[in-house]
Amino acid sequence: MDIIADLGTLAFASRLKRLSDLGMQSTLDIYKFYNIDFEPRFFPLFYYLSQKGEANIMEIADVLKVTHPGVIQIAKELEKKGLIISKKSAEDARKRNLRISKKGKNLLSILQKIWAEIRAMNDEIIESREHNIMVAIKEIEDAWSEKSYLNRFKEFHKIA
Amino acid sequence: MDIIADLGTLAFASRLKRLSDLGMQSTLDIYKFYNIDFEPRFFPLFYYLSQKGEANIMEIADVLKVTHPGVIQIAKELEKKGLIISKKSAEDARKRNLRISKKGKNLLSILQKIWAEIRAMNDEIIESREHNIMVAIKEIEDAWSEKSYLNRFKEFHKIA
DNA sequence: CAAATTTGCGTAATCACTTACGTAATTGTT
DNA sequence: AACAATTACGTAAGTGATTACGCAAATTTG
Repeated sequence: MDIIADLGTLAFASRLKRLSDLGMQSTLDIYKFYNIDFEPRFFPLFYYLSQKGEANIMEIADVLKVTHPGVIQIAKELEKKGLIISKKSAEDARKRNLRISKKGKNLLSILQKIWAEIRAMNDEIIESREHNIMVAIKEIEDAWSEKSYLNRFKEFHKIA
Repeated sequence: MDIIADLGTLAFASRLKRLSDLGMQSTLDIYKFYNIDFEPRFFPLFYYLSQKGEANIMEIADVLKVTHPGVIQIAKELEKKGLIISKKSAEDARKRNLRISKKGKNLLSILQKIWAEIRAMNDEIIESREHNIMVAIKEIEDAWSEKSYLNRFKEFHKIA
């Protein structure tokens, strides 16, 4: 018996968290399998830098929708591993720009292959289902951003 | 531009986490709206006790699929608020049984009404969609539990 | 039934984030 | 230009979970 599952939409958030944790762990297992010194939580920042080339702390925080201390912390770890390089911006001395290092680029080319494989497998699992979870997530995201959950709740139950 | 969303199934776990966090926060907003001193993270434990009547630490950890120190911590907070009571088991002196207190039962009757309202609204949002996220989650959970992600990965890519 | 193993619980340390706050650089205002 | 407001970043402290570890009670085993 899975009490969380039995609760239906009431334990919706708990259920999502559980699945997310499992997904993160699974990705870590794959990195370990390939003996790659990389963590799933580095992914969004590292990937963004791979696309953008260079970016400062606040920009990254905004784009990835995390707090700036969070970015600083991950950047510190990536820099310690020699995967990224940071330098004060020439135009604005308050800003610190991050970019992927030579060593980081080497790792990136390996990671890109693995990411492509992961993506292909995920796509296959997900798209073969009748209820596509990526579409479903998008729908919920849209529903919630369109109107805050609390406001929706008030309206739904006709609360003044 | 939402880089996480653009990554498709690659940022699947990040996406789930984001939605989960948002869901938790939204539920908290509703408790606050009703001036109720209760947190979303108490929900699984408190709800389980409301169904089971009495349960020990390890049993709860197993059922809710969290670690036992996690249960201890939440139990400590609920006990401090006077919502639950704990007592050493008579049959097995190693065990500590938890149950909802008188005060907890009063709160429970209020919470149950709110939970029913939340559930009704969630059901309406979710079931009106073409792609039902609860079904989709279940499918992914099943796919992953049937075969570990890493093993599936190895097979998918025909890795020895 | 004594010794070894297992089980249940508690605490400490750690982790990955967040919020809160301070400082320095830039921009806006008059 | 002076001063106020804003912006970018860094650090410290807090949060909510985890892993690691140890002790005591119960159970298994020879």
